Amino acid sequence: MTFQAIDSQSTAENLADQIRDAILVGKLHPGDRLIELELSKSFNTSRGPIREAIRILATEGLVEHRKNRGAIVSAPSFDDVLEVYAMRMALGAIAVSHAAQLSSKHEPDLHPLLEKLETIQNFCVGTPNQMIPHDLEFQSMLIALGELPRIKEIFDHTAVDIGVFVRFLGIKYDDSDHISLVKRHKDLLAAISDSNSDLAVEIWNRHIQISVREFMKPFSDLEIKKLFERPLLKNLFEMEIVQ
Amino acid sequence: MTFQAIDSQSTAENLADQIRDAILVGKLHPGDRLIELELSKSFNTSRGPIREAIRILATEGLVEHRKNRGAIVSAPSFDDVLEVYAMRMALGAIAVSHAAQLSSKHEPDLHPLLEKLETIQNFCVGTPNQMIPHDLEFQSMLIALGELPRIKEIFDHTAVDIGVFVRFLGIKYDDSDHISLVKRHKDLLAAISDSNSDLAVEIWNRHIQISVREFMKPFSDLEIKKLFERPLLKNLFEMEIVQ
DNA sequence: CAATTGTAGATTGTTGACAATTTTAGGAGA
DNA sequence: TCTCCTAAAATTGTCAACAATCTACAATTG
Repeated sequence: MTFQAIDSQSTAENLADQIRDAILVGKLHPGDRLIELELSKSFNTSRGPIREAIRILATEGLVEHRKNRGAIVSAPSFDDVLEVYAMRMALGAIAVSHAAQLSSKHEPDLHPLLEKLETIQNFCVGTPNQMIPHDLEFQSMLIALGELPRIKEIFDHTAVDIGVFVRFLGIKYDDSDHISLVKRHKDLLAAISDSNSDLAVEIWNRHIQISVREFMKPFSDLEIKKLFERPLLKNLFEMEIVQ
Repeated sequence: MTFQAIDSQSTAENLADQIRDAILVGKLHPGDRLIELELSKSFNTSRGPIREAIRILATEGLVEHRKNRGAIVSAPSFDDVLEVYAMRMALGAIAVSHAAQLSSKHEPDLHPLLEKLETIQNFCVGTPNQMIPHDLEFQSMLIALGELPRIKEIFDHTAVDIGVFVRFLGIKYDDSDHISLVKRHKDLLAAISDSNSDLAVEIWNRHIQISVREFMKPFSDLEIKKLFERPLLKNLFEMEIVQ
């Protein structure tokens, strides 16, 4: 029997988690200042650990820190969305392909992923927006299969960004999104365990494209047309989506 | 004329720079412990800023930090080299392509890059290993043209890794490497200012492949054959190199 | 003698006080 | 009224003392 070491995180990391959640949940808004003394009081700790937590969030890009001026919650733009998704597409493709070529090694590791998918499938009917954190966690587990720790870490950072974007831009999913998402993920896992890395990458890229489209929902047709003039967006959709 | 604000860095960042240099220069070896009190004495400061500096280095992957146990200089493996280069290829391709599609905007920005190339060309004759930091800085400036700040930041982190690899694996360049490198970089800049993003990406990828080959020099033919069984390496060289 | 438990020293984690810097607000002069 | 200056308030940066934890090694047990 193995036990999970309690307290494996440092206090600063715990604090960072809580502040991050506050941002993700909307208790803290872009532009808000993070004042060390204030935070240290509300978390009942001293300024030291709070400082560290803020640095962590700063490296994640969640807050902006300027010397002697403190940190403010940063406001992501649509360009940030595009950059983050471009990174996720590129890095995810490497990881997914690597996972496929490694697959013989870890058939068993696929089980928790399938379980996660079940959760998404069953738990989120009717409330498809609740699937976002689950989906992000699924993707994180997926990338972990690639056994590339640096890529995994950066990938997880971008997941936080996406959480912010979803809240900030007010994205709404519906149940059809939800069903197709589960299907795509199942296909992807199948491709990986078949060691079919090309197929895996293809599905992955398509998945990113579809995700980006979600973020374009709030815009009008005219605006979308304008968005497609941006090189990054063009590149993201360069490869044809074969349905 | 714009001036660089003196003191624009925080003390922690300055300390991080100095410790990083100590690692890059070989004063600190992989496995060495970074003891806060010791460092605070030798840098004549208190432990607070030193702690922050260590965290910075930890996010860069230069040191490994374990709770309550302090930080040790990490020892990169060849797998790390491959992962880092895979990231640099993928992220660099995005940035370079983006730069090309933006190029009309910043013709003038190319000047400092060309100057840097001159430096490499003239200054490094006979001592090609001195070109490494210049080359890494050139590449950093190149990626900056892409105007994708997150990618730029990650890219710069990987540059530090490469510095460590070079020292740790004892890579040696010769003058022919040096000449061909300058040529490739010039071609790349030309492609960017021609807005030829496909060509730019192609040259970029080839450049990464050649760089990876440098890291394989110390190995025997048999070892190299074995290395090529690794999926990451195979993928890096998947695209044909057309000379 | 091997395995476990206890203990001292070293090191990291936390805290509150003080210093340095930035921001704010108010007032003097044009 | 507007701009510029100054002083106070707010806030971040730094420090040294203290607390908690880990490491290494000695003591104890079976």
